[in-house]
Amino acid sequence: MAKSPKISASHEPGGLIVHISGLLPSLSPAEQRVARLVVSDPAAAARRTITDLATAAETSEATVIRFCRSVGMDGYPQLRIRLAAEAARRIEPPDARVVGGDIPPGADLAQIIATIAFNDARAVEETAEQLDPAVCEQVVEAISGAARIDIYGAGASGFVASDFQQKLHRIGRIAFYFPDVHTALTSAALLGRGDVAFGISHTGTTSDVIEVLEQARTRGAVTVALTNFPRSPITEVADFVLTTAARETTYRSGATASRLAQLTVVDCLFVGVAARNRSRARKALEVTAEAVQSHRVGANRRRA
Amino acid sequence: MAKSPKISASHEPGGLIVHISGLLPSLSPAEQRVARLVVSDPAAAARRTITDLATAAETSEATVIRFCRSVGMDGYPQLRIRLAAEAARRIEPPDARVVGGDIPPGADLAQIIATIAFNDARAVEETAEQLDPAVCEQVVEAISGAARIDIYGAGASGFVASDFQQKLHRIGRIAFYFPDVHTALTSAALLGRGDVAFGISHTGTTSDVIEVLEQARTRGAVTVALTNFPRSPITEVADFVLTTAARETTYRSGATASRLAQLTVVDCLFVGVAARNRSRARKALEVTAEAVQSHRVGANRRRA
DNA sequence: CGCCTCGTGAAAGTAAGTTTCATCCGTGGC
DNA sequence: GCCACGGATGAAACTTACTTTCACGAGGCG
Repeated sequence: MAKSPKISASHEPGGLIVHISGLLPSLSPAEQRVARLVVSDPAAAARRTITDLATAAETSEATVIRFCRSVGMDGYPQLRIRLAAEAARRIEPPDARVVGGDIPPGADLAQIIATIAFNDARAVEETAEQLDPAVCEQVVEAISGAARIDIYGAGASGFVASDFQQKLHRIGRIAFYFPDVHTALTSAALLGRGDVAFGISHTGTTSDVIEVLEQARTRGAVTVALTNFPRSPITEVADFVLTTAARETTYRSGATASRLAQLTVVDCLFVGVAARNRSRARKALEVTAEAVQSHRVGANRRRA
Repeated sequence: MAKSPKISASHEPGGLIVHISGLLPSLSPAEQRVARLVVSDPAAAARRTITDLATAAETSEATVIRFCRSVGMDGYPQLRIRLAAEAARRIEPPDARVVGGDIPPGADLAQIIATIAFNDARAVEETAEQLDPAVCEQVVEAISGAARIDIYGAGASGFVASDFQQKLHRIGRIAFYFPDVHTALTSAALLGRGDVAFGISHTGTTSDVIEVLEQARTRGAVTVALTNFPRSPITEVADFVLTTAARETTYRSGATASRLAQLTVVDCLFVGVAARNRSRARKALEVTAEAVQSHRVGANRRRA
């Protein structure tokens, strides 16, 4: 058991634990006891103090330090940290977030949460991936230059429309949202060249929204559609089509995923528009933020 | 403002960093400096000694310790270890989408989209990770058993409130949302034991919502708060606290990320409630879906 | 204006980590 | 058989890191 100049690996890429168990035989008996403890439960070891670990290995602190040096660490604290990191990393895989699909009938809430979040996040990511920046750019330009922006959406998409309207309004763009079809139609009839009509419909089949867009288009306004289905009817009345990528899961959470995707798109457009005129947008935002300040209670503070 | 056996989160399984940035505003200035250092580079912080970190944050060791306690750790060593673990876990995506932070002034639309989507998706994921299923379960139970559910939210959170109301309504639960404070107060005054009051406020400081929840609570209703900040004032008037985990990016997209996070939580609750009574919920959903059918135009080829 | 509370860092105190050193034990030479 | 010798080990001294205590000062409230 001749021990060579102990400092073997100055760098142990494959993983600290592997590294340690690799040079386990080259360690002195007392150090081996320490090593075995460490290898068998890195996370637990990371939580222990040096005295603790020494006691558990039936040895002294000095030996633990020697062990640290033997495996290439500066000292115990460093080992601890590396162990913690290592442990965290290796818990990851067994986690197995298969969640992709549907929610099983017997699911408990934790599963439900995981599934929904996974789907929601995916919808957002995938939407971003398939969004065409060129089209966005044109839409941003149209909105930036518009004298007026009408935003349409029914039901769930109505929330998004309303959100968009509010966002644009806050940076000083003249935007409207109409919860009611008749009002919307009336408004669309008043649009003209240079205005923008923005219709949101997840399915792309909401007749109300389509009608209104159509009306707007005949009046010369630039029409934009935001839908999940690139070949749905609404795309036929739109100059620009933006799509979300919420895969149809079940009737249940699908709705929310698509909503999130829509909001993300809307946010991108919003930021794009705001970025076109930073100072003005910032100013407007500050002013509006101040406006609600008096409705906030101060002390966001409380300690145990 | 009596505070009672609140059930919120001393529970940060999902992400320590997220947890810390959540209670950032509830920290004292000096502690905030420490928090920011930690959040901005957990791995680096884990390597530092307490004195080091204190110096870097331009404060004393004592403050660092106080910070540790504030975020629920026993002391500095524990924080270090947790941080190391956390950092290790989040290096995971070697994908290197640096995007995490802010949007640079010169960014083109593609960058903007990537950044926003990334932040949005993260907000959703992290929210789900730190959500306490036990608390959700209790909230779901309260909602399921409630004679009536009042949902409050102002401004941006109002959309979420409204969305939630609509969702619950669609599965046959009696839920209300009030865009107007006075109406909300009136309604809250009519609540009683067995009812649920659900308040949404990103900052947790919206006085309107707080007031209404308080009113509801004195009437004996179960109060639930949904906020990004676990120690904000709204949590003091809530029996159950649910938190989102949108880290405050800039004023711009932060708003949407938090919206998405809220929607995700709401969706989880909704599915939880629906799951309690599958058949009835499904039936209700089908009926309501049919109801809007006539407003859809045919030919939409769903995806393959 | 005085009282109180709260945030703060200096300093004292304690615990953790590190080094030193004496001891032990086995080995091999004389 | 005795005596170096060297490596392994733990006790204790030592250093550094961490934690607690306390007093000061700023800001809020009566």
